[in-house]
Amino acid sequence: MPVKHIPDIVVGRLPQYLRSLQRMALEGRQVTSSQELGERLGISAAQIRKDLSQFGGFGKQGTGYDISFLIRQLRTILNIDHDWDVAVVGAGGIGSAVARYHGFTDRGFNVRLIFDSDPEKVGTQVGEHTVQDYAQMAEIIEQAGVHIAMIAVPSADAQDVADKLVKAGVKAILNYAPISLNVPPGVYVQYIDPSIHLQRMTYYLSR
Amino acid sequence: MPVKHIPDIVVGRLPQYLRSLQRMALEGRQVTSSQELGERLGISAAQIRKDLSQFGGFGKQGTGYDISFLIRQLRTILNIDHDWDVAVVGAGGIGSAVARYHGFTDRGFNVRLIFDSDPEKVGTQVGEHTVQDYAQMAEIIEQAGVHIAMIAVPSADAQDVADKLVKAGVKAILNYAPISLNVPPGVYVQYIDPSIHLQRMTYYLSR
DNA sequence: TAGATTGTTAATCGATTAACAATC
DNA sequence: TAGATTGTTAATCGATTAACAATC
Repeated sequence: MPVKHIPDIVVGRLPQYLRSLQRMALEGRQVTSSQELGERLGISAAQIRKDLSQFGGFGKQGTGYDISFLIRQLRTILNIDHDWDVAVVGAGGIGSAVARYHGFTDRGFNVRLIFDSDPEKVGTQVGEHTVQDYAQMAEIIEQAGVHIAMIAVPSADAQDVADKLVKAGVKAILNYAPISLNVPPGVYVQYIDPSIHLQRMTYYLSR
Repeated sequence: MPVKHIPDIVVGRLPQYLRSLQRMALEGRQVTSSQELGERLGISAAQIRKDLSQFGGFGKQGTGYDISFLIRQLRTILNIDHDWDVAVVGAGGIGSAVARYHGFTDRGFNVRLIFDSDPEKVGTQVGEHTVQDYAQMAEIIEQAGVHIAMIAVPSADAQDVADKLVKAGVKAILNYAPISLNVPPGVYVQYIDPSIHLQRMTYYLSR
């Protein structure tokens, strides 16, 4: 497989392809085409073919793509052919909801740990998990070999949490706090901030 | 103000500028520069100047940008100089967390309504809100003149909810269900799917 | 075979960056 | 004034699309 430099914007589309394909598989479908996939996602067929062909020829001329084969290929490319353990930091509303959420399981992730610094919360149950003390976080995460974490703490604490996570060996952070994080090279951060998405839409709305 | 066609990618950066500026204001800062803003966000100074200048000359040569002035301008551009009422559909983990979240208030949004179809949940309290019956949703939303909604229901129900919302006059949907929605032109959808963000990072991780 | 759809190239389109005159 | 930083232009860079030969 010719591993060139894949543009980040292409990498960002692969999970979308995967999600649609998994949905099709769930619907009992066997085969799809770049055109059909494109219609579902609002992406041009040419773009989907070009993106996929960067990683190899996964389709058949005249036929299209075998859905379960393509799912397997994408899972391998995205490094989710085996599940990742995930830690959640913050057992407030968002952190608890995310820790209880069952939608990660078939997408390559398993929440294993949840931490909070509030003594009232430490020891309580969130879904299947027991909230552990933030003071022990670094040690526990390092010991468990967890490399992915979600931050769901107040903005004021988010950078400190990120620093601790990085020291503990975390390489990927999904940040629910509405603030930009500084991390060293080799550590990846993604952001979820609903207000940003809403503001992106209100631009187009009139009153 | 010369209103050209602004590329969507530019519109998508404006909320990020606004968020950083609001944070700077909170820190007591008065003035900033395209360079400083760029460093905080990982965006080039030239790009920030170019983006902002699409809407007018907001800065002063030699000085930079007045933070609170630029905040006001951006809020006007993004249509959040007045708050928007928001409805939440689904009072499960995510829906409840979002409805209780206080972080929307100073970003231009107020959650006013929350709905669920589960009779066990209807009538219960979620933060300051009473869960209302999904069966009355369309009527209540239309009556209240709410134009923005968040969908936090199982994937299987999300499209039906979206259809009902559109009929009730909703123009902007933030969808937490991991599925693509079909909506008519003039209705905007944004997606929040943590798995997609995580997969985007695992591509770069090795085991 | 005939029809369909891929993989890939070349052309187009759009976004980012570099550079600098204007000016506070 | 001298130093700093904007707004804007032109050049570069990269991404998307159109088109079609290859082929299932």
